[in-house]
Amino acid sequence: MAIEITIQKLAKLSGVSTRTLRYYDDIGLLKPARVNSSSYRIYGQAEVDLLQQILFYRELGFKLEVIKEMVTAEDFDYKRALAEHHEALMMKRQQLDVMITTVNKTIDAMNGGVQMSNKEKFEGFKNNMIADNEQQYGQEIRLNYGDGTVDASNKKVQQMTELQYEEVQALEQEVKDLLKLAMADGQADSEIAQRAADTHKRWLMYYWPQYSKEAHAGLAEMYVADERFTSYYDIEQPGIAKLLRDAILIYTGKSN
Amino acid sequence: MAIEITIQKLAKLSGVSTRTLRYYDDIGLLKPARVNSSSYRIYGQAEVDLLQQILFYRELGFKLEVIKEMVTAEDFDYKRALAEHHEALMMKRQQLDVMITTVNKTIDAMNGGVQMSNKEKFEGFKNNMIADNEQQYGQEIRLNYGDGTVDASNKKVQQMTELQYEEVQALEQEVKDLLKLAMADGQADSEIAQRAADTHKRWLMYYWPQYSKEAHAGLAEMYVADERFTSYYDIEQPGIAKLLRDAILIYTGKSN
DNA sequence: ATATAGATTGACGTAACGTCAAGGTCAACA
DNA sequence: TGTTGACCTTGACGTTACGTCAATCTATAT
Repeated sequence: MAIEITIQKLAKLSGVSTRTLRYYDDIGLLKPARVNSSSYRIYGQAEVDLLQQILFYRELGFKLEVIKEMVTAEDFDYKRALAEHHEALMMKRQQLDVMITTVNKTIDAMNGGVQMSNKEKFEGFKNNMIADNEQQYGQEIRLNYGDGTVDASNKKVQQMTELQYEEVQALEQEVKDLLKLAMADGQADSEIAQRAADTHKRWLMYYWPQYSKEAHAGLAEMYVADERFTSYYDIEQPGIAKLLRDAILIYTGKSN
Repeated sequence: MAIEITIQKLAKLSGVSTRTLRYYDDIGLLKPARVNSSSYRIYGQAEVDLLQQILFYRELGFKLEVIKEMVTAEDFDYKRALAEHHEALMMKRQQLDVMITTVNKTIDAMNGGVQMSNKEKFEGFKNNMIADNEQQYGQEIRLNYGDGTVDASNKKVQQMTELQYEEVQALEQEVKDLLKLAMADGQADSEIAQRAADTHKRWLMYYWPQYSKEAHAGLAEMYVADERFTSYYDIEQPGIAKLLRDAILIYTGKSN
């Protein structure tokens, strides 16, 4: 006959805690098949199966409330939900990427011996925060919406665009910073130089439809062969373009 | 003399809410310089500076408790904290990547799939994914070094499935083909050129979490403004990059 | 004098449980 | 039969970083 399992058995079976199962009962996500005379929760095969689905979607990062809809609503629009969820995940990753980039830069700044005072460190931030504070005290703060170039109709889009822009800028700066550090010993296979190549790739992928090692290596050659590119990097310090090329060649395995 | 600002001024100045400032006071993260006779919080220059540091680290994703240590402890080990934090962020991203991959696979399964019951669907997922994941993570990742072949790492980085990857490549080829055709008369507002722009958008949406006209137009400008990108498209025929840019500007309504 | 803006301290809500706490239930063993 | 230990139950508080009222007091402008 039908299987009947208690809460702990189900917990061990599925790898979640009994607390979780009680919680799912509370919020109506997964009710036991029945309760016995002592109010013990008894689960059957159907509940085991349902729990599998629930845990599957939980792993995808869906909220329990959404999962509840999924498994109860008869005509749930999975495609739309998945598409939206995908978008949300991509955004999260975008934000994470910005954080990671900034953390990297901060680490580099600390290691690079560019001893910045706390004050200097936060200069940039500060400028954003208090522009001409003396004048602005007491009067209303007006926000800068630019000259209508930004489509304000969708705040979410706006934020994303800004984030993307920020990340591109950050990546480009990171490449330059790393290269400057790598110039210390000039070794293209140093860890720093290789990180520069990797960051350069990440930056590149914002613009290039398909990344390929060949194209990346080809571009690297151009950095040295074509004066227009060379000057772009060498303007701060001669030899940077060449170092970047060599680093990329090693990175892409095209160095020979 | 020293500046004295109330809670709301500081809030507007720094872009956080007054609630946040009160909360920071509560948890001892940022105490006002003093309170006046009516218990109003009064902040000075030192607090403004401190808040900047706090917000800087908050943007990096640090928890407030850690930030509190940072700004209070005299001998805080920033390097270690940053390294650990970096580690944690990378793990988060890893988890996100797995989620994104799985969501993509699920979408694929639903699109390509016959009508399945929820149960069947789930079974299918489970099996497919286990197999797939074993392939993906169970064994070492082998990269394609063959000449002319596209590096598989791009696919990996974008967490795409085979299906999606093929679609992206098809779109990219289509953009190029359409552009070549459009070069016949070189009109950016021709139907063909506009179709190229539209295809370019569809392609783009595989890479960007959010499409926005502004970002699209911005990217188009880059294609021409920065020689490093121009070469990607112009390599087959000079003028293609510019045509694409103009087409996109018209497409996005940013042409003037 | 009064309207309005701005300040204060509570206090509840959030997501998905972890972690006790106090107290019933069941099978087994002395 | 009594007891022990494993297992069950229902609370209820803690977590993170605030958002959002609510009730009440203070400051400023007309």
